[in-house]
Amino acid sequence: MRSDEKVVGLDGCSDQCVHPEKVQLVLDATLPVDDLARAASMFKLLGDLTRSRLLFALLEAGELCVCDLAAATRTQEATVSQSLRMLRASGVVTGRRQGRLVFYRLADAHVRMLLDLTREHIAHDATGVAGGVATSAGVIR
Amino acid sequence: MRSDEKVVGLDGCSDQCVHPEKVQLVLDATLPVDDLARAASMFKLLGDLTRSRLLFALLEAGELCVCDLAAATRTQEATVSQSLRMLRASGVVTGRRQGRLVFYRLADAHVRMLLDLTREHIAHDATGVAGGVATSAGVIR
DNA sequence: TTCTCATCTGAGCGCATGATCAGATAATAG
DNA sequence: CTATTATCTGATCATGCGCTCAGATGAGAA
Repeated sequence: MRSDEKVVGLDGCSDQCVHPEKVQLVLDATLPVDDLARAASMFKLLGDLTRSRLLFALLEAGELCVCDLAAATRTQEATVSQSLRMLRASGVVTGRRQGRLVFYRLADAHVRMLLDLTREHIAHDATGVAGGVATSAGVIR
Repeated sequence: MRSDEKVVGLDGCSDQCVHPEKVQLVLDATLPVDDLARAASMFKLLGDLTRSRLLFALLEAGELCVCDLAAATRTQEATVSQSLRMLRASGVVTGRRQGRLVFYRLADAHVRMLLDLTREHIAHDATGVAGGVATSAGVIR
């Protein structure tokens, strides 16, 4: 058999692909772009150090007001408020006003699971996943 | 009167916060900033739509070469290669050269869990998905 | 009421980063 | 050998986005 048989022009695929059946499998099983975008934007929320520290703080303490969050994460209150604005807009956290204070808590079950999973992973596995991984992986050339 | 901003005395007890004991709890239980930064950068990798589509495609197909990934995600090959570079640099995927083709696959167990959890979450909307992962952390007190 | 405190919001600056292009590298075919 | 295919990489450009500042809003205290 020929080493590379390049079947071109699968019905949705204008590009050249080597394994059309696998490509078609992925194209069939792929989630709606809308859902993927939502998941990606949720990951993007967690991708900022300030926000993730706030979320981990909330995961730990359950509920905290803004000034406590600022103290617990060593961040300026304006920055905390700004970050909480985004998190609140995405429904990741909710705020509850009590007098002058506003208490925030995690509101998204999925995010809480992601945070929990990540914390477990960090706690149990000291060898970082994305740090100095020059072990034997990923090197091609 | 008092100084204008809250000076955070981190090592001891910051006295500008409303609930010092909770703040101290968080400060004690907080993961090393290095680990947090690594986790955040991993989430940031997943936070881009192009990269997350690539990763979900790999999650589905197991192993794909660059041109198949480009076809499966309808992305230019240069863009795919560029994204794979970052993913490979962080150890999220690994590449295996076979002739002229380079096959990529997921290489990080944590990321695979995150993707799987997210896919499950998206698939059947927001109910108890994974078992054993969710601990009792984050309980509102 | 007015003052103070906690928090929010809009605007601007500056850095980070993703997509694209063009050239380079690697491996096989002829 | 050269040519072609598959992929990688550096540079450039443009957008995005987080931090900070200054003022605004809301709630209680005097």
